[in-house]
Amino acid sequence: MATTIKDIAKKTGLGLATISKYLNGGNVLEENKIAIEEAIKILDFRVNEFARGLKTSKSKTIGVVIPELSNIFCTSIITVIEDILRQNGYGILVCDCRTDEKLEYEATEFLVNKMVDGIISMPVSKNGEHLKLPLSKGIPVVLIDRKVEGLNVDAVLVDNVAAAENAVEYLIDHGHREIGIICGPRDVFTSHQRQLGYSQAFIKKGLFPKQELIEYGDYTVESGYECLKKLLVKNEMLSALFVTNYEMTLGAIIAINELSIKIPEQISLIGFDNMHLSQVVQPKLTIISQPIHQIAENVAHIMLKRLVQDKYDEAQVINLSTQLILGESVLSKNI
Amino acid sequence: MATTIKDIAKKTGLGLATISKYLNGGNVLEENKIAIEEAIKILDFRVNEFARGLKTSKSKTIGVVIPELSNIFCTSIITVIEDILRQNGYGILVCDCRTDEKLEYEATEFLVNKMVDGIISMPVSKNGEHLKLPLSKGIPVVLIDRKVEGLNVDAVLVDNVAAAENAVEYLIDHGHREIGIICGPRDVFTSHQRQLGYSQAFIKKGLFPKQELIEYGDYTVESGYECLKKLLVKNEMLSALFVTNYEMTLGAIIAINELSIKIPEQISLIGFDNMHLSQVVQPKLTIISQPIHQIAENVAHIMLKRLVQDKYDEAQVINLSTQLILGESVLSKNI
DNA sequence: TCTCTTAAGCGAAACGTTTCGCTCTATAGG
DNA sequence: CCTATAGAGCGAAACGTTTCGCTTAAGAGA
Repeated sequence: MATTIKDIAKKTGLGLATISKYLNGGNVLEENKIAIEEAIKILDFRVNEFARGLKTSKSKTIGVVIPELSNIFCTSIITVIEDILRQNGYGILVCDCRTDEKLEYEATEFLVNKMVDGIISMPVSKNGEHLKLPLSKGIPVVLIDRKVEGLNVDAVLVDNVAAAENAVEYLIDHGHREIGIICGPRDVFTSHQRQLGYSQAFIKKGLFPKQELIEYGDYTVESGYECLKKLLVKNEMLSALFVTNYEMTLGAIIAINELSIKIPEQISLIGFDNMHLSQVVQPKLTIISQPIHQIAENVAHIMLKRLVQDKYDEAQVINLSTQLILGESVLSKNI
Repeated sequence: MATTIKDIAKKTGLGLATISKYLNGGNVLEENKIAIEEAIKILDFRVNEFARGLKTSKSKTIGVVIPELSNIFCTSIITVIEDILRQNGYGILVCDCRTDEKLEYEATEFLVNKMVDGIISMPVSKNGEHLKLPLSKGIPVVLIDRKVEGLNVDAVLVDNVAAAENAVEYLIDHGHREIGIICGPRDVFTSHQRQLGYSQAFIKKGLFPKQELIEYGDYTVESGYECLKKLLVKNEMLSALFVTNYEMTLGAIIAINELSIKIPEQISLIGFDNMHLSQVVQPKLTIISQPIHQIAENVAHIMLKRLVQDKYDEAQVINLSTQLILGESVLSKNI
């Protein structure tokens, strides 16, 4: 059987309460402190987190629910979050829900049953149904990237409207008019925002966004591929394209290469996320880059704050802005 | 306070032991079963995992230690592992150690302290020092991708020697002689294996691998970039290149594009991992593809097996083979 | 009818912490 | 010298399960 606090008490001749006090940072005489530390080292004592959790109802574990672990945007953020939380003694329990609302619900329930102290969610469901359980139990929730209407919850967002608007405005300024967009799913918050920015850019310039220039994918490589082909069938004059996430950008490029269409001579392209890809493809891509590090830091710190807070004040919503990084994938078009 | 087993007992008029028996799949009269289920639903009862863990010493959680969460090979595997384990009631506690031995050790200790039931590790350290703690506590360990000498532990590996040998042989068969290789770190198992395969291919063909054709990176994009440049300085006649992981392949391509070198006219290239990239770049890449799904499935199933096994028989080592996927990045060279 | 077997249910003890409320000692203030 | 105060230490109870060993009831076999 493993060493317990009782063994340490016996070894040092001190009481249980004193050992416990030491473990939790209380005041203990210097000589006793030394004795305890020695006993702990010799007996290789480790706190039994089950017993501690049973008393304190804290697991020092945060649940993370994301749409896809194989999505580079998700994992980039998780890396940083994990780093910060671990430095603060927290572990992260990761669940990917394959962009499925039912699985998302199940994953969240799974995490609540696993007694996580908090939940970080990049929500798939529109109404955030899955968050009601943790919220009803007083488990703090922090949202990444997508806001859920009607739920008073902390969130760290990116100004997707402005991001898309900038990209499309840039294309319009370069003389493009027939600008296609490959959006994410219709009912996803970020996707909707990016489409809104697209439309606003047109309107701002006194133009009208045409319905046949808009295609909806599901944030996968395959859908980017399919959407590009559909766009080309419907729009012979397509001169530029804006793709609204990394994976679909990949898909679109695969299709473009396959059709032997030249970027930017035949089609101008603005992609999304991930700086590496933008440099690998020839020519270098012009992309919208999201502040991944900042997003993650904000999420982690808000969570840490909530974990030590007893009363819940107003939810905190942080809005970060994106950057348009210029490559060589957009050509000026003579009008 | 949350509902406990006692509340269920009170509500149904049954004893504690009976409720517990029901919860753990024991035999209970049909009518009592129904009563219990109803009470559970009405009172929204959830097992307190702390209390259960305290009694059973099982957390139903598996720790995963990987070098980098932002490494696509790692996350692709984790996605599948997580899926399988969750279906079996297990959660995964993920730690990335930034390819740092010290952090790897700390992460493992952290996981042991968090009472994980098993540890899945893609080891960074050569001697597997970090695994001694879990092993000494009887916590099962399954290794991914890298074997640790002198440790009797389950492992799921890929035949990296054959993988590299195939790739290089293919290049030699296409008339190449000045074939550069960008390896991983010298002291990493897989890296060493891949270099071995490289050398063996030369020897098999009656040729000799020249030292100046070998460069060592550290599996990052940046190192791939640097290594390529170094190789070119040292080898004016370089006609082909084999890069031994995904990130370094990316780096090498960035450098090649930057130098306006044409693939495959000026240099032939065989990359590693990730099928998407291979189709995105122009021309399509010829790559070594690892059986990611199979690796993950094997790891998960071995772990599940160990979790229910009381006595430890001989460690199981599974060797999977890779595939050479042909693209258009290798040109036949007239000799 | 009696005995044996099996199924089902039961209470109490135990798991290893934290924490409440208490005691003891030493020191300072008057 | 006495008392008040603070610092340090202490034991016991409690957290919510699982499990051991027991009892009871029901049914089968003779």
